[in-house]
Amino acid sequence: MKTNQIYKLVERLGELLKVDARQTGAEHGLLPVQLEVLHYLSSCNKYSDTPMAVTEYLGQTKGTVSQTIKTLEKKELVIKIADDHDKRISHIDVTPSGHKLLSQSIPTAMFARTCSNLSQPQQQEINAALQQLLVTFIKSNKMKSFGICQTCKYNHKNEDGSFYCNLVNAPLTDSEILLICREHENQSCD
Amino acid sequence: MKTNQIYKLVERLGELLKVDARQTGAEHGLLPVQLEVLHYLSSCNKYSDTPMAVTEYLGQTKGTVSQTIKTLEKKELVIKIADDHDKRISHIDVTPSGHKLLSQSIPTAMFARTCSNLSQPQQQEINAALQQLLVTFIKSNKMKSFGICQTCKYNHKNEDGSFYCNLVNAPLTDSEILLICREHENQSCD
DNA sequence: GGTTATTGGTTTCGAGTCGAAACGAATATT
DNA sequence: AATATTCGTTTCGACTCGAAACCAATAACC
Repeated sequence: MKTNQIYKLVERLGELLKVDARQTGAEHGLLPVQLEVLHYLSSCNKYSDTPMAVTEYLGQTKGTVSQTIKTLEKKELVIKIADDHDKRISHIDVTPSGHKLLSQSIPTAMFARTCSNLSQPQQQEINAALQQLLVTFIKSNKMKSFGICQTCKYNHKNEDGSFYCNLVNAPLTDSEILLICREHENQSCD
Repeated sequence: MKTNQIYKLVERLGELLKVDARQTGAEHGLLPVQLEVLHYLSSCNKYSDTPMAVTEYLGQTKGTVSQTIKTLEKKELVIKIADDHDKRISHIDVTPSGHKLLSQSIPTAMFARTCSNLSQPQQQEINAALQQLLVTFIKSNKMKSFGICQTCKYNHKNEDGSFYCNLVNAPLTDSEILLICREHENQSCD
């Protein structure tokens, strides 16, 4: 059993990534968590851009998330928009300056350097291994997967090549199926 | 290039591990960072159990680390011992109750569950991939590796099977070569 | 040998995270 | 129409974190 070895590796990798994120975020006056939230918001769909969704994603309390978003709003990296149908809900859009900041920050400099020193097959292997670990982690602990629609069991491919979500009963565009959804469930869920 | 994909995977894995660590630590009244420091201290050698070493390991400032250690000390999970030769330096030993807490906490419940759902070859693959990513990350960014003596270029195996460190000029026991050292440098460093 | 760095560590300060809990408003349920 | 639930904010206290000032011990230098 390699449990302990793998644990240590993931732990250490997480620590180094945090150091990296701290450094990267500091250049724009952001803390690691704020950068993560911004990153999430930039890559999720319209059902998943609410404070509650962020709360589930980060595993924090809604009070904490509320404050994080407030500071992102103050920096004008993000803007809150009230929902049309449910007045309790607000959607959080990333502003152009938010997108600009992200494009300069992610992937981080250290991480980009790392990948540039890995061959294509090596990247392939690492990608597959991480994917497997992540999916197993989520399944084993019955957590929400927060994957993209493309890999979701509710997503259906029509004969004409277009996509349709059987959960919200609405069509999905080619770009939408690459966004993160809070209702995502893996296809191969047995 | 899988840079972005791999980045997202590591980022997400790190987040989930933090959620896990928060939950695990909370059972003993510890925060994630405090648990990490305790874990590090329990697996490093006598040259690496000082506040400064922890500072380098976590990439935080010495002031922050000083406080974290102070709270661990207050909980009697750790004890500070003055160095014999240099009165500025203090060594931090994990107490029996600290070791007990760790054995109950690491690897975390979620992580153990995850690994139990992975076959032996799968674990092997994941272990190798993570190892490669970590080593490349450290090399690419010229960071301290914090590896164990067994894999260090200063470690030398004598003919009788015993070990010797060429940096501090002292023999190493079989159990010592499995501890983390702040002066560690990978053998294959070209 | 005595002055001047340098190093290990602590303390203080201010900004911000974080969970817990109380709260308000909108929507669901009954 | 009354009650419960949900989304979100606010407030509080404990804690992280970096920056900077500070102290004591050691090292470097002349």
